[in-house]
Amino acid sequence: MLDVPMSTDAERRRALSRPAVFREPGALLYAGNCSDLFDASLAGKVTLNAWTRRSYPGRDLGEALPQVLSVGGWDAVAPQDWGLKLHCNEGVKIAYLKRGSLTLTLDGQKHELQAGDMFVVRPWQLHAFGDPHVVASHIIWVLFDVGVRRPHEQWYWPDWLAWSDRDRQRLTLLLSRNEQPSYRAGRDVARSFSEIDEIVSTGDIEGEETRLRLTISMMLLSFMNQLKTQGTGLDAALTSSLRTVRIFIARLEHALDEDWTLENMAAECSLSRTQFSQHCLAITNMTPVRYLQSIRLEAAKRKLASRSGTVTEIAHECGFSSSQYFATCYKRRFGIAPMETAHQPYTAVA
Amino acid sequence: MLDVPMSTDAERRRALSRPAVFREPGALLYAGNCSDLFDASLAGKVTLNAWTRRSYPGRDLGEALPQVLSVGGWDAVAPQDWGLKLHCNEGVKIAYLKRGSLTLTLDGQKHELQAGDMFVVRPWQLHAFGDPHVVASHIIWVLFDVGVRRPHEQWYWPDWLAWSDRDRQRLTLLLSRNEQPSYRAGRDVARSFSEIDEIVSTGDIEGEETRLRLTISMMLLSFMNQLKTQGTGLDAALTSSLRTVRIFIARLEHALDEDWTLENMAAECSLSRTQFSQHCLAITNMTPVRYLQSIRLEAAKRKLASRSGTVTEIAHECGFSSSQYFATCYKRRFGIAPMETAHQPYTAVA
DNA sequence: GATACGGTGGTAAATTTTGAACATGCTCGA
DNA sequence: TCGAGCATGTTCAAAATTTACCACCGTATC
Repeated sequence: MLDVPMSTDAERRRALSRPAVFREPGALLYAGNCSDLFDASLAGKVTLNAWTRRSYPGRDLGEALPQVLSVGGWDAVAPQDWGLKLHCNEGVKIAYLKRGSLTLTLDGQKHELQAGDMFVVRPWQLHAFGDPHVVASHIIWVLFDVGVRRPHEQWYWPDWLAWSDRDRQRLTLLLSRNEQPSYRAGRDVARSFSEIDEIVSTGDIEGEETRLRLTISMMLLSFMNQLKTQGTGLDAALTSSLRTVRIFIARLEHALDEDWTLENMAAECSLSRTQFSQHCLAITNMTPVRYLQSIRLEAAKRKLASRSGTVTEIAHECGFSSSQYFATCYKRRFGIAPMETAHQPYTAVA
Repeated sequence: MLDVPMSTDAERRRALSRPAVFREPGALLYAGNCSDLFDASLAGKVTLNAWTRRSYPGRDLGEALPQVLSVGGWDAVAPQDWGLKLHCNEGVKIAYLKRGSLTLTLDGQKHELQAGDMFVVRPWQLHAFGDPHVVASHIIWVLFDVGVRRPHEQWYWPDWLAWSDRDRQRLTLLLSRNEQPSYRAGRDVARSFSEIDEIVSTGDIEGEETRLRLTISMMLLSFMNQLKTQGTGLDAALTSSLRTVRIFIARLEHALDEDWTLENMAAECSLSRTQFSQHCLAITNMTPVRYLQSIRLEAAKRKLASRSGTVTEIAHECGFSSSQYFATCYKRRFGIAPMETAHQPYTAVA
């Protein structure tokens, strides 16, 4: 059990002013290893929206939000060809999976997170994202430098949280000994994270610093209250309509040749277009028609590689009414024409 | 136009440490005159939920929330027999009318506020509530001591807002020269005020200080953004269903003898029970059946005083199926039995 | 293949309903 | 007048729909 002594301002300043350590890529506790994510964002495979300092990828925070190392998130609208291998951060990471799904490895244990889950990674705790690659997902995080340069040191929260001392200590206690790998985010936490994401992706650092401060502060408070009152994670039970959509989506790949429209699919689940779209987004991080096309193209690629048949035939089987349009989409997705795939062995998602 | 110079900490401390002035009841700028409200709350006519310091009525804030003179609100579930006469506060009041309606007199001008309106009263600005008495209403406010001991002095906001200097100055500018008497509150402002009310009415000062700080801070930020972007008040246009309920309620007093139930009335407006209840609350600050009974009793009182007829007859005309039950309710509402009123001239609401 | 255009898809916000938990109030009998 | 008891009313959050607007896809045409 970690205790949280009171400390002087001087001690606090000293802790925070020390340089970050363990920064050599070879070291066991190598701090930060986001290069795969960064490269992918440069290549346009994933959208990275983050405000950061030190070596973390994103727009520089400058003087704003002291002690925040990184705030923002990634939005991957398609399966990716990278993952974040085992690594650790010098700060405490508080994160929320807004959409899609994600495999989190923590303390050597794999956990399948779903949209609406949130989790904490403590300073110097080894973790990885992806199995091994990341699938379509939208995740938002805040990474705080709490002055911990070696594991098990004391935590210091930023001044601008404007919290009472008592609440600061409670927060440290709850976070430093959180046992569960993940929690279901409540309404307030979810809203705060979404607002953080919105601020970071649309606002400018100077004009929105106050709002971002308050939103982060509020998120932490809701987060803490949830840990305190809930302790144990809520049932990951799904609402019935979400379950319906989940089942529908699982079956969809066996009925690719039907003449689906958004209207169609929603009606099949007896839901409104909006509701159906939302659930589909939550599950796949793709909008319905986009997801449909994505699995149609995957199926087409598989068929092209595994058996003979004209491109037009296969296009029709997979629900494309025009072989020309099929070729256009195919090329945009995989970079090569359908004809070329027909003569090569099948390889998993590029 | 007021300008907002930068100031030193020393100046700021000096401004805030001066004692409040103009406190003699005779003075033109007599600061604070809430005794009518306080008396009414002691008499149980109105629910007063407020955390305060100095002489303002409510639970003592102690060390918490420096520079807040009063935070909270009143909830009057029936028409009142008091109002707040012309007076002024030494702080800046930011307020929101959650339910019901309210007559605000500001700079000698009367304004009819409706549920969802918000307004600002600057330090030393003369204002009054009620015309002359307050009707059923639920109002929430925050009263800040911004260090203004005489009109036109500089404003200082509390440290715990944790705002950037730039935003503090913008806030002062916008509030100190707000011209409109009232604004329509946006979603965020409304939510923040409701949360403030909830914290003050259910939480304890020690345990909820952090949340209250953040919520007030957030409310101010949303408020400021609305003043900045909106400037001019949004149309007080009502949603069609709210208008429907308004009309229904206006007609209700001419059909008191019908056999109304919640179900009935909602169906008459073709709305769900919930929706109907919400709108009724917003308009009257009373729930449907409670409001119905309130106007039934008013009508009965009027009839009893103005003409002859048995109590039972009048009770039936006003929708009471049992004269015994009528008598019970009548006595609870007015303190006297129906028979007694029958022999006295009619007087307006007690 | 390129291009224009009409319809379909995407999204956010406001509105509304549902449903369950809880409180209260009306009726009836003593 | 006074209590039970059971129906009705109240409240809240979560789910779902509606509405309106914008963007972009996919078809037809060249």
